[in-house]
Order: sequence, then C-alpha cells, then structure tokens
Amino acid sequence: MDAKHPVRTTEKTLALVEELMEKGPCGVTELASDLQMGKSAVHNHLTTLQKHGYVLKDGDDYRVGLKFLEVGGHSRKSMEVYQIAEPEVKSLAADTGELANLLVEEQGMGVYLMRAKGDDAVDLDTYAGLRTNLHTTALGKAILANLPESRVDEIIERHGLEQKTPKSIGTRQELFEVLEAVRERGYAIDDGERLEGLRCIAAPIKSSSGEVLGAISVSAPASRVSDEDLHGALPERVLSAANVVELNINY
Amino acid sequence: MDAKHPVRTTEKTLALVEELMEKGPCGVTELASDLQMGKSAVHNHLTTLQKHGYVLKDGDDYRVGLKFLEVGGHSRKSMEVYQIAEPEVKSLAADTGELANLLVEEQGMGVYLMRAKGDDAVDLDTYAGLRTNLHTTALGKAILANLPESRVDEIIERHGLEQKTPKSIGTRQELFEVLEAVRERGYAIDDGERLEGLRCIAAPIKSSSGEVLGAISVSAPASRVSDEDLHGALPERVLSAANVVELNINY
DNA sequence: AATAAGTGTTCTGGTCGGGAGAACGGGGGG
DNA sequence: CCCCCCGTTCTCCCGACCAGAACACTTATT
Repeated sequence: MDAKHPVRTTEKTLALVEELMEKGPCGVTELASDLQMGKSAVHNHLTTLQKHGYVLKDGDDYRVGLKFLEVGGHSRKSMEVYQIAEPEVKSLAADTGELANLLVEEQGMGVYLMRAKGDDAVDLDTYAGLRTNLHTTALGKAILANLPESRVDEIIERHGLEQKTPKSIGTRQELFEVLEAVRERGYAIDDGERLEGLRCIAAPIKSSSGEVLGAISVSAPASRVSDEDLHGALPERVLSAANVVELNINY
Repeated sequence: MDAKHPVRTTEKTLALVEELMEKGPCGVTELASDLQMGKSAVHNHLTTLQKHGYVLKDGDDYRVGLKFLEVGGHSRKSMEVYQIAEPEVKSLAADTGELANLLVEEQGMGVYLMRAKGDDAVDLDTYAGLRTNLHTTALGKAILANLPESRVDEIIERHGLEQKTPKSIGTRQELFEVLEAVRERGYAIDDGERLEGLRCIAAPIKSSSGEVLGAISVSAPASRVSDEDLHGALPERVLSAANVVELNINY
C-alpha cells in the first residue's frame, strides 16, 4: 500500500523534522547540507513549521516543538487500549516495584504507549512513542505470537530481523519456534536479549474476537529475578494484569 | 516572526492532520469537503503521511498515527525541565494523593508536559501535550507572573484573554493585578476559575538567572481543600517541590 | 579597525510537481 | 439489478517550490 502519488514537498518537511529530532537543535545551513537541500528551501519549511508550532527557534537554532506531543498525546488518549490499560500498568509497576510497559503494534513496529516505574525500577531509555522492532523485545514477541502467520511474514519482509545483540533472534525459523513457545506458555520472555542483565516478561492483551490489541510487560534486573520467578510468580502477575485489561475492554 | 514564504503544501498537510485529530477517524470525501480541497489532493497527502507512519488507514477511514507521539515524546524527553521535574511531580502526587501537573510555555501557550495521579486524584481531561491559554490556569499564571511585562503583553495580543468561564480573567488590568499578587505570594491559585469546584495551586520553576522554565501544580476538589489549606500546607508542599527542581537544575 | 568567513534571511524566475476534475472499480442498500 | 457513494487512479495545466544569488548580521582573525 504505497503512495502512488507521494507529495514530495510534504516528504521534505517530514525528513526535515526527523533530521531535527535526531540531531537535536541545529541551524539552517547544517540541515541543508545534511538533506541536500538549498538553504532557502530549508528556511521556508522551518518557518512554516514554526508558524504552526511544530518547530521552535532558539536563537539561531531550530528545534522540534511540543505540537507533536499534542497531536501524539491526543492520538494516544483516544486509544481504548491505552485508557483501559493505563491504571493496570501503573499498579503492576507499584506492586512489583519494577518497570512496567505497554506496547502496541503499528505498521509492523512496536510503539511504547507508556511506562510506569515502581520504587526499585531500572531506568531504561524507553519513552512513550519510542518505536522498536517487534522481534527484539518480550512485548513484541507477545504480540507477534498472536498475529496470523501471514502477517508475521509481512512484518519480517518489511522490517527484517535486525540483530540488536548476539542473542537476538536472527532467522524466520528461530522466530516461529519462539512464538510457538510463547503461545503455549501464554507469555513471552526476554532474558538478556535486548540488554545484558535485563529480564523481561510480557503478556498479550486480546479482544474477545482473539485479535491482539497490545502487550503488557515488566522489566527487571536479572539479579532480582530468580529462575523460578521467571516462570512462576512474575508471569502470573503480568498475565493477571493483562487479563484485567481484557475483561474491561470486552465489558 | 511570521513565515515570509510559507510552504503552502506543507500547510495543507498540517491542516489535514489537525482536522483528522479533531474529528477522529474519517474518510477522504469528508476531509476534502471540510478543508475545501479536492479528493485527489487529500488522498495524496494522506497516503504520503501513511507511508511515513504519521497517519494510518483503518478500513476506509484514516486516523492519526503514533509517529507524532514518537517525535513529541522524543522532544519532551530531551527537555531538561522534564527530566528533572518528572520524579518530583510524581512524588507530589503521591504525597498529596491529588493530581499533580507540569506545564511549560511555548509560543505564548501553556503545554502540559505530564500529569501524575495520586490515590484520590480527580480525573481531568488534560493529557501530556494539551495546550491551554496561560491566563486560565494556576500553572499559567505562575509562569506569566515571572515573565517580563512586555512578553506578557505580546502574549495577550497574540492569543487574547478568552474567557473559559464567567470567573475567568477578562482584562489586561485584572490580569496584571493577579500576577502582582502571585509574585508577592510566590505561588498562583485557581479557585474554580477553570472548573467549578476545582482548586488548584501552582508554583513557578525558575533558573538561577531568574528565567521561568515551567510550573508545577496540584489540583484538588474544593471539598478536600479547606480555606486554610489553600494558603497554608498545600502551597508549601508545592513550593517545596518546585524548589527541589530548581536546585537540581542549577546544580 | 578592517577584513574575512560564517550565519540566518530575503528575493526572483524557471521548472517541476501539486491538485482539479473526470474516470474507474467495487461495495452496500433500495 | 441498478444506482449511489465511497476510495482510488489518471492526466494535464498552472501555481508554487526552491536553487542560487544577494543581503544583513555577528564573530573571529589579521
């Protein structure tokens, strides 16, 4: 489903925003050379974005503005799965003392909708809105395990199976074996695949018709998660949270 | 500082996104008639936005995607005042049991960066990213009170003094009197101006050079805030939270 | 001080692409 | 079965995007 008649001007604007996001605040000339555009074009785009609040000027540098947060925040707020799961994720974090997360799938990528920190939680560099490859996290695996096989293949084709660490899943074969195990267990595990020493347990949120709406997880340092915990009390607590959300969504 | 050579194509894209945000998911024809554009133009813009994750297609309807949350979330995460104030706002909410907020000023408007709910917190329809006129909230008044008079006048000229409720501040004169009182007290109050029965106390966060970086607040139903609390224990707790943030920002 | 080299901003014209309008395809209701 | 309305595709013309040059500053260097 590609754009047959892409609006090139809009694509330039978006490229500008994303470049500005990655590099942080910077000036017109630098952006122009990075994106191979003329200075005047960059300037026109930036002032247009500024006029509408999407970009701000700090002295001579430009940076992305909070208008994106308004649009994105509104979008998130209007998602049923967020509204219902939010309190559950918070209490999951409070009960376990660890870091709890909520992820949804969008265009084959995982998007963190929120994170809640318990009293002892590790501080990962995730944030609301962050995108990640589904096959690299427990959250993503919990979602993939509940998508039709054809859909999973589409996602592999579109985004590949990038290996973040040596432990990452690297082949289609390996992925499908892991997903089968997830389906049997009912929850997904990440034991140091994403980050050495970090253990993660995730459970899917499914609608009454069986469609996956997202996934909930808890992340904790391996030092606080014994091997028994990894397949005992912790998954149970995560599954129970996911279950409460499912019940509330399906009335 | 208006755009001298606005990129009209980009403005159409942005208008499309904002219309889509306000109306929620809807189809090409409806958007086209709302924005007085041709169907093909709308379609081209939407597919372009979709290609980059800013818009999604649900059946025949389009809706805004979470890419905005990624950009906005990244922008928020990179703000020093957010990084430092976030834990303080959370503990403010936990201590008081009420709703705590963090607001910053951008282009003359207030933008909520976050909200944290205590155990008894009321559930307002604010969300991270929401924009509000500064003169209508305690948070905004705490900020305005610490901006140069000329800046306040610019903001009045740009955004007016819209009256949300009959109690709202309606004239420049009235606003400046209120701001003077805020400066003397050190904190701002909203006693039912924004919402009948809601009381709100806000304190500014200032850098060592005296510049306002944002404001912190607590919102609670009037039934739980006695008149003594309104000028006693509660402001003290809010001021202390703001103070901790100031100390951490200024090292 | 005067110069040079960097910046962001403005201006203009040519040319490339955005978008109106018409045509297509397909799904749903009378 | 037909009709109406939807999203999508197509084509061609006119308008707008943007390269490049000129301008107005600030800052570093001589």
